[in-house]
Amino acid sequence: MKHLLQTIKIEVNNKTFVKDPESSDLGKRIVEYSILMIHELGFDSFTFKKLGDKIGSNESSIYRYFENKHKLLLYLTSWYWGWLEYQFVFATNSISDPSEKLQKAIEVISKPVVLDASFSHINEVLLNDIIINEYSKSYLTKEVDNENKEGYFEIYKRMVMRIKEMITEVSPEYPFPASLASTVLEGTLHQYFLVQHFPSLTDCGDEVTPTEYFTDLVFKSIDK
Amino acid sequence: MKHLLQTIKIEVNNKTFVKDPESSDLGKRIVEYSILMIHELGFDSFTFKKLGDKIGSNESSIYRYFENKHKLLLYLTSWYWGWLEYQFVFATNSISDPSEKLQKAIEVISKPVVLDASFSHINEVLLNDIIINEYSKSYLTKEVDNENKEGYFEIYKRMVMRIKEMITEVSPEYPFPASLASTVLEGTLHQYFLVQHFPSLTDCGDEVTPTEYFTDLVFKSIDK
DNA sequence: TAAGATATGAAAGTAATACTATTATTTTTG
DNA sequence: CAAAAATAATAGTATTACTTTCATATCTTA
Repeated sequence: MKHLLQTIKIEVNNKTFVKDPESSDLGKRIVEYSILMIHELGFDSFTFKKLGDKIGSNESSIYRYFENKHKLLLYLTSWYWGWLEYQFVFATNSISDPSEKLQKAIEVISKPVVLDASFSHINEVLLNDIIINEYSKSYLTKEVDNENKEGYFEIYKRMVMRIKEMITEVSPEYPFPASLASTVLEGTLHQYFLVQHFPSLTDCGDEVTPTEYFTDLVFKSIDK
Repeated sequence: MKHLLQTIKIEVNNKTFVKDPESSDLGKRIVEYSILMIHELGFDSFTFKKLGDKIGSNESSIYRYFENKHKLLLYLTSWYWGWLEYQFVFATNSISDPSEKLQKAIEVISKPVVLDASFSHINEVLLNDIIINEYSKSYLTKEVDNENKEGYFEIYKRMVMRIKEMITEVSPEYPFPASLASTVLEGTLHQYFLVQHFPSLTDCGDEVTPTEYFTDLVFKSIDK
């Protein structure tokens, strides 16, 4: 996707980092290689020590950017949702017909991610794969309520609310717009996960796309 | 729920344990208190050391039953799905009308769990809460494909297949029965999670139940 | 009922993790 | 060029996730 503006910065809650990784070369390398390494090793086996070795930097230097790997995950996931939200708003903003708008929204959310050259240190395709495989771990914790209060999940929540509003726009009487919106966002990740690891549990794959499935699901649910 | 048979044993893949915890008193205490402790501390902070201290037993003795805490989680989740499958089959088996049968199935899956006196060492209500908050962690791992091959997720997959078949029974032309079935099973857990931690992202709560939402979702999707 | 087998407990040890602290060195900037 | 800031090197701590060894208790059955 090409951006109209030369420089866009995805705004991430600054409590996720100690020092903004976008502010230095080392910071960007930390982000860049953490994506590669989490993708390769999985979040559980990923450590700051290993990352330090990989980028030829010291463990303690990484701690100057992120308190711990959980916060780094919150940073990466927030960045991802912020990036997706940008595409979402950009793609739907100018559409006036509510149904068409909602259709477009579902498309943006559920279509496969492609590389965005605007952010050279971030591989969005790998990051998307991390979201599919690790996102739940960012909120399935005992600290979720506190972290929610501190705003770590704002962008994700805003995305759900945007979809919810679009649903209500199309069908004001539909009684479950929030649940349906959250089902689409979370369900998309889950369907992609199933394609990768449990293909018998999904119809999505070579012939059917998540976009088709969720478009059908949403419009059948809200059309009377 | 009352069982017709005096003694039912939920069959769990025996690779999840080194020694069947149902076979001894210590084994049952391990299962009983692991549920209490995982519920209390969360899976991430739960350790065999802490469990050993709690039940006045030695860490090394717990290792004689479960290789590690991941395997214990696989045991508990398999047990849960086996237990739910039992209720599922029991409740739907005698219904001949496909729509009514599917309706009942959605109900069993999505209604709140109540204590089952048949298994005195297992608190199903707390276990259900563990499933809501921790189940994803059992498969969001780098080992998922191997563990899938070894059958650790059989019961869960069978549940999805059963729902899928019921959907197809009602509506043979519906093109996404597997995706819809997996959405209901996974989505139910997610909606309950949202009720607990992100109430603004769901319509479920005091007035609306997950059962109502998913019943509406499924039947609108498959009715032409 | 004694002898052997099995289950459990106690204690110690290991490698890795997730940090923190201190000090040294390099880089940036005014 | 000096001071400040950033980064690196090193060492240290508490905890985790085990493994090993050996002791003791209990159960089994000949």
